[in-house]
Amino acid sequence: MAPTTSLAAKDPEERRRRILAAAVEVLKEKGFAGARIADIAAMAGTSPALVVYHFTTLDGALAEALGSVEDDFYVDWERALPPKASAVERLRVLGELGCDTGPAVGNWALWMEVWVRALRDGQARALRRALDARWRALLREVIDAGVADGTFTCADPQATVVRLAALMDGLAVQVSLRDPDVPEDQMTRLWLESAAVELGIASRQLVTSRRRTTRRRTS
Amino acid sequence: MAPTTSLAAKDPEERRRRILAAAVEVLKEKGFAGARIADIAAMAGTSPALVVYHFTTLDGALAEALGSVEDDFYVDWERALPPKASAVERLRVLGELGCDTGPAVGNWALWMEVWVRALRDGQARALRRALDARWRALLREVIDAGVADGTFTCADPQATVVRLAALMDGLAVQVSLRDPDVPEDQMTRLWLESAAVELGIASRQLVTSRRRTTRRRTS
DNA sequence: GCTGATCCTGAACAGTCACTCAGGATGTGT
DNA sequence: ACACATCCTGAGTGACTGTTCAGGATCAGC
Repeated sequence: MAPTTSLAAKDPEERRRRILAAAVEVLKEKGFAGARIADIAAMAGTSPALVVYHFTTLDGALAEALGSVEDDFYVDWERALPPKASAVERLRVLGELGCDTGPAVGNWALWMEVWVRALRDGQARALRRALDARWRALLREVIDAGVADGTFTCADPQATVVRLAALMDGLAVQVSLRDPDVPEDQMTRLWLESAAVELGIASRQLVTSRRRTTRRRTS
Repeated sequence: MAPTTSLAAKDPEERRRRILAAAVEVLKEKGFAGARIADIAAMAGTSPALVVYHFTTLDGALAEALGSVEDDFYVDWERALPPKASAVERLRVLGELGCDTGPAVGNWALWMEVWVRALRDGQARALRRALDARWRALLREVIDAGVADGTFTCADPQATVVRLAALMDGLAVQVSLRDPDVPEDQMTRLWLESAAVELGIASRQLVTSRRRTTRRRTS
């Protein structure tokens, strides 16, 4: 259907997607409290009225923007995790994925916004819950696999998962706020060391000095 | 001077303090984004104009409210930490203090608000930095003391402090958001277990089953 | 009891901003 | 060409809310 639309900018669908992307951008820059319809329209290069036309309401636009971010996260995880690698390798990938301090630092800021919004808004709470549960499930899977094949030793996997997930959140806060005591290039190391201790392996196995500057999460 | 002012509600100073307390309350209930001058005035039982009269501006009132919360924190810490107790004992007090899930859960929510605000506001960032630095210094002090007298074993105290502080932040987020995977009555245990591992002691020494429901932080 | 400063208030003012609306442009099917 | 639906916009509009202001109450000093 209508494959001849070569002028991408004029395709309504494309336009809508641009507005959505603009909403994500504005959310990262100004946060929930500071996001304005006018900002989104300006960022997308259209009129404020069009934003409302497509999303009915500002909250609607922001909510759908968050949804798209959620989808991106899942895609990233799926793509980054090698399904047949060793438990140690997959654990390291998880660490680097979560601690991604490349262009994705803005993602953590967005994450913090969601936390605060979730204090009062049910939808945000559900979103956070879903993404967090998914992340913890991923971590749990890797840990269980490692325990099963004998590489990990873990008395209480549930507690370990909760702690490692919480630790990552906490570290991300410090890094996002550019705390001088928590340099961002140390975040991955700090987390992996904790993971090593929790799982009874030598941290040397996890923390490689080879700093390959992986750039994931394009958004 | 003027000790005859028995009608406390009519004393201007007292009135000002009430408004400040109301501002803190509103901040906890509605957050930065939702706090209105009218809310503060209503909570304090006065007119919106009086709020402006005393604090010039809404942001000013909220800022001073945060400052008062900061002061309260310091007072609480000072009061709760027995200066001559053993390192283990003091560490446990720190854990219970930070993980306080009594009436202070609202404090953590406020804390999260500050984080998000600190993403864009310099003053909030400075406040967070100060309080966090102070907290970490406290933790560091206890750890150093324990290492000095041989009860703790810690290769990298700096990293341990950062990790334990971050872990507490992360756990607090889950608890504040009432994550079903992180029941609030487990938070203290989870943190103390990590502390025990980090410092090379048996977690039995830290995690006592005697759940004395300590109620600190009156605010 | 007069005076001046401080404390307090109701009523307006002014700015911001989400959302509406009437109508123009664009494209599609016939 | 024509009709019709979809897409899009500029110009409002109405609600909310921070802040101002003119003046009233209260009180201390004299």
